[in-house]
Amino acid sequence: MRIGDVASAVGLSTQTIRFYERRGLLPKPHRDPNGYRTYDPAILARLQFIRNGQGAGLTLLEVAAILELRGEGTSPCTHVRELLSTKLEDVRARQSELVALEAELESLISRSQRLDPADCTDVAVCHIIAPRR
Amino acid sequence: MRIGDVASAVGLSTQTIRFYERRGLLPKPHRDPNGYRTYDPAILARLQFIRNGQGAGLTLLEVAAILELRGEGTSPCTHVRELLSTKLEDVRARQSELVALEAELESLISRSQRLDPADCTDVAVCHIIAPRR
DNA sequence: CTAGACCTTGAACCCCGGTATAAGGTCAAG
DNA sequence: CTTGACCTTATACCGGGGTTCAAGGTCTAG
Repeated sequence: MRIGDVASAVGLSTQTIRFYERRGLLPKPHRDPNGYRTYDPAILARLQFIRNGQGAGLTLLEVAAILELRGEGTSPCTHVRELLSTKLEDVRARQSELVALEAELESLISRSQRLDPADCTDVAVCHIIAPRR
Repeated sequence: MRIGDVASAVGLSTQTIRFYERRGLLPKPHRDPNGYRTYDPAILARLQFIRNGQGAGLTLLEVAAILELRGEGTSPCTHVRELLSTKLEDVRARQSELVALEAELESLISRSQRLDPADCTDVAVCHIIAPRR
């Protein structure tokens, strides 16, 4: 597959794929004699993994590190386990934050349905978004 | 109040307040003859509103839009309710992503613990931490 | 042979939410 | 009159995640 095939298969631009390569998320691909990148279809799963991790708040650098471990299955460095454990803690902490934000939003929405818009004052701007109790 | 008074009253830097002004979140303030910004204490409620909006996960652009509606004399309530509902959906989607990522990380950590840790005592051998290949 | 669709590179640019730096003006106290 | 705290502006920078631009090389169909 050439870069354009990969790009359209995963819904990214060719520039983004080259960008990922520069950032170390993708291995350096084979080059045809003309210099074109040529990919094995396995690259698609890798790109999917990148999207998953990224969508959940990992940086590209972190995704790159995880991909190394996942793909190679080699060198289970203590260092790497620490990285993954730290990330896991981060993910759990972020989950808690989002749960709190969810509750806050639910409360604001619920309040917005009980209040009269006429209560909004210029100073407060909008009664829906108000200081936490 | 001068900008420094406002800044310390709300716990922001003076640069941030000027930044908000440039972004259209704050009205252009009165200027003293010497050019200094002078604020009515009502600015504090507006800054509080901005903080609350950010706390609810709104971007500065979204907060600015609400403030602008208010400034035009429109009650922004309906708009705000829609905005908050959309945010709530975003937050829930992100939570699901994080749960999936948590499982992925747990799996990677578990696998890394089954592999032989003695193989990776040398820092240089740990290809994850090593410079880009 | 030429058009056009693909590919290559490097560099510059964009958004977000600020923060930092530089170079200067103003003002009250000592 | 100087010091120091405040204020002004413009401009650059940060990280994170790309996108766009410019200038070219390559391949395939007609």
